[in-house]
Amino acid sequence: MSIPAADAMELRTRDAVRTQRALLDAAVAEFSEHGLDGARIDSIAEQAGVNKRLIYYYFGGKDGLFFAALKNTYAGIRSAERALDLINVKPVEAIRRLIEFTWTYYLEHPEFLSLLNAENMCAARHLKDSKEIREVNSPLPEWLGAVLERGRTEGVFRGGVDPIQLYLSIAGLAYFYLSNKHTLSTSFGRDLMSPRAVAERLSHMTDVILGYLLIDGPGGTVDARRAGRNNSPDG
Amino acid sequence: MSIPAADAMELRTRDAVRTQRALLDAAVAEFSEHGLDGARIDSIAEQAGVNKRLIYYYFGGKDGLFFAALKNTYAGIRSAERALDLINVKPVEAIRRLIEFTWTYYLEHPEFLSLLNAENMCAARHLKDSKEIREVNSPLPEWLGAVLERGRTEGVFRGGVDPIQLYLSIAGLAYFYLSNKHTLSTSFGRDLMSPRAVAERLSHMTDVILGYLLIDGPGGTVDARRAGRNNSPDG
Amino acid sequence: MSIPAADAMELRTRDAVRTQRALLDAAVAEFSEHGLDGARIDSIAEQAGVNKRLIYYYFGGKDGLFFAALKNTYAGIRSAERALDLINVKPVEAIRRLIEFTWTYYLEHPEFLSLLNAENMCAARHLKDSKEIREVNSPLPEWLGAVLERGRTEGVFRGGVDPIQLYLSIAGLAYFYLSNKHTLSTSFGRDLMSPRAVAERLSHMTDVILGYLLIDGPGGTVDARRAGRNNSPDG
Amino acid sequence: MSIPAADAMELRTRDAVRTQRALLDAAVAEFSEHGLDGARIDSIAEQAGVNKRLIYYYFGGKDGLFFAALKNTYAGIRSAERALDLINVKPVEAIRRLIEFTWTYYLEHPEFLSLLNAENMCAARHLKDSKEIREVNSPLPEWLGAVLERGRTEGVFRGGVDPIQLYLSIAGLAYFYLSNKHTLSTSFGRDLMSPRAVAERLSHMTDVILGYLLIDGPGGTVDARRAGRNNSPDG
DNA sequence: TATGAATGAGCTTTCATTCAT
DNA sequence: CATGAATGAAAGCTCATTCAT
Repeated sequence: MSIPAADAMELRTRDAVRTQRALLDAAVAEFSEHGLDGARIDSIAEQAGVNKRLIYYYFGGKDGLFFAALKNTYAGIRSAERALDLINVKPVEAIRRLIEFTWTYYLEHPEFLSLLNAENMCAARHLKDSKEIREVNSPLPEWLGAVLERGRTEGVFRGGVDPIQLYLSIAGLAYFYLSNKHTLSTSFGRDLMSPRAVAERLSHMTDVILGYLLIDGPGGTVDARRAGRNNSPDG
Repeated sequence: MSIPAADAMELRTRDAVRTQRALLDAAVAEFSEHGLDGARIDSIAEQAGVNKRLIYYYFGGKDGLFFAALKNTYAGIRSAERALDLINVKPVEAIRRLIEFTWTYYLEHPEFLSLLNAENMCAARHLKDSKEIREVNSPLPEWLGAVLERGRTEGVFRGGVDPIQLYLSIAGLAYFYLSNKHTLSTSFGRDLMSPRAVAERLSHMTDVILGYLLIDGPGGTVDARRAGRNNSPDG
Repeated sequence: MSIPAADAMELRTRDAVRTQRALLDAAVAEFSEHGLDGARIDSIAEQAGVNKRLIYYYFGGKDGLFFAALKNTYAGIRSAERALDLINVKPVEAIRRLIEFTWTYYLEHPEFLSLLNAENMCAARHLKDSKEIREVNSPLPEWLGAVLERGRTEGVFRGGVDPIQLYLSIAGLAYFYLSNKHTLSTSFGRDLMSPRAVAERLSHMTDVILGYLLIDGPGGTVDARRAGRNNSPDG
Repeated sequence: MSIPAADAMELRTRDAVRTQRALLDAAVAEFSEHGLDGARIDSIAEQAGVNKRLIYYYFGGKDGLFFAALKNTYAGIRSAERALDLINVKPVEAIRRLIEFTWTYYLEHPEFLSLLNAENMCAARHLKDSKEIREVNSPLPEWLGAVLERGRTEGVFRGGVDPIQLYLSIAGLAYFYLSNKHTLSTSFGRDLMSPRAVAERLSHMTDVILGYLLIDGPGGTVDARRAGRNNSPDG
């Protein structure tokens, strides 16, 4: 009553924003853990600490909420990608950075993999309906193209490499390992997520991609490759 | 009356087997299309053309049916893997075969990817509970180890390559592309599943892996690599 | 709009309470008529005139509803018991009152017997899990102990009577007759629930218990007992 | 083939009898443990080690099987009752025997109490439909009448006692305690089925009934009663 | 006499969603 | 902006029973 209208509005607005934020966070967690069908509206509301009705008020329903969560997650990785600097470093370093970034981001954002997964499971119908998300594409393929081109010009990288294919390959080397960590760990009878295993995977991924790209191999000479040297942290 | 006992028995048996087979097939389709939570018991029964109750009679319930479907799918790929001959060919040819097999199998058995996915989404709880499945492991890592060793001995492959890591990498190069075909196709605005795109992917995968493994590059000389030659079908 | 907030709140509250009350009443009726397994969730909801879903909303499920019905029924008899006044009357009168109360309560609350029965059929698992119910014990054994002690002091009751045993006996004299009224009526070929039969039973029960307790018998002298006099209403 | 027809028939007959016996035993156990509604046809068949279909073949269905189990159980107690000798002993001894028999039989045949219970829960509909069972009534009320009459003639028992009422009372003293053992044990916080508690109950029951019947009390004199003597095993 | 396969009705429970305030 | 109450549809599952041999 004694609060000026503007402040009241602001407070209300802030609450509204906070409510949506809480719902979004809870949604990302729930959808990434259980998938689109497995997620429960009640769990999300409870986890967010808000009334279930607000999901309909703010997001229109389960699908709308999933869509918002997906958009949010895409925005997250796009933003992180844009913070990468692949242009002002040497091509080899740029590739190393890209691989490490991909690995680390996937590792620290399992919800990204899960939501991607969930979205593919429903044939990307949300993505298809949204010009909004599609337009905010990853800058990486383009940047990677420039890096490859420079590397080739400098005589360190092989030519004829499609940047999109390479981008998908780097992602794939990380994605398969992480997305299937449970079945793979069970099958191989060892923990693929131990710090050591995680570091080894990054090392292997780097070896594969650079081994493919570099003309003279990581050691600079073909002889070094012949000897079986590699650059994994623990040899 | 006029039917001999043996036939009668066989008929009865065949019916039960056929019923279970029909349920299993329908289950693989439904689970792979909708995931564990999204799959509907009624749809499976209807698709199989049998009474819903029989799912409980033969498989104990939804989870048991999923488990059976998973087991069945694993058995399928294991059987296909064992039919591969990686030992009686030259190392480079063996690697090519392995990559092509992986790509083709994944391509022709999308249900394998989907069920793997579904199983990981529930933290591999079925797999963890079943010594049965775990024991029928892929023979590929071991075979791959032998191939790598021979390639190294013959001086064509680099040393220091962990066969399991390489196995996961080959799988990853194929898996990511196929598992996320919907979002990727939408994002890139082109059909990743067109025959041409599919062939290009296999070519790229082969380039990456062989480029990494071969000491002298696919063309036999470092010079060839410098020139940007690759062996993709459409250059 | 014109309804004050307090009333609105009250109304809402009253509706929820009314709904739960209706469900509880229907549950008591259904469970007491058909037992735990025989009771139907649909019947209860229909009888209560509310949506079936609300049983899960308010009570968590069939078991939770049964538990609530049981608790409610226990609360009912405990409350009635506490309204008894056994202390401010003479011992003989106290015993008479207790017997009559037991008989009348059981007679008028067949659902109590039935639910007790149902609970015993599942080994009292609800009771065992609920400290809540167990703590609201009957005051009768204790009161009965005091009555017996006073009666003994006054020289009218025999000594050495365990109040709990006696309490169980009084209950048993009533319970068996009522709980098995259908089979007994059928076996004996007469209606055990006719007003006359009901009155005779109460009379007999009183005779037995007082005959056991009283030192000098109901008529005050042993001679009177010898003569076969008793105090049943219809002689 | 080589077995003579008669023997074959006998064998078959014996198997048929054995099958029915097994089903009946399993039915008694299942119905007494879970009630009519709670009992499962599959459990009974499995427990009996015979095919489920045979229940329909031999008993017509669940209800018919319950009916047979009930009949069987009734026959059991009737047979035991008829083995009692209440006539050739003194009245007091006859009453003691009757009480102890009732207590012991109920104790050792909980299935009798349970089936009685189950039958009452469905308003004795099986019993009502079966002249067969009704006609095999308990001989006890009649015998008890004779005992009471003799006791009265001999001057030890009071007169005016309805044998049926007394029969129901003796049963009730035992039944309530045993039928509600779970809730009562839980409520009182002690095991009502311990050997000591069981013995005490029988003692108390005997005290109550004889205390009621005997003119001069169990000790033979009113003075003894005044002193609080009773015949419980532990004073 | 005996059995494995099959069934339809109906059960408890869950779900995303809407109502009323 | 927020909420507790309420709902209908449909899910997974269970049951007594019947079929076919």
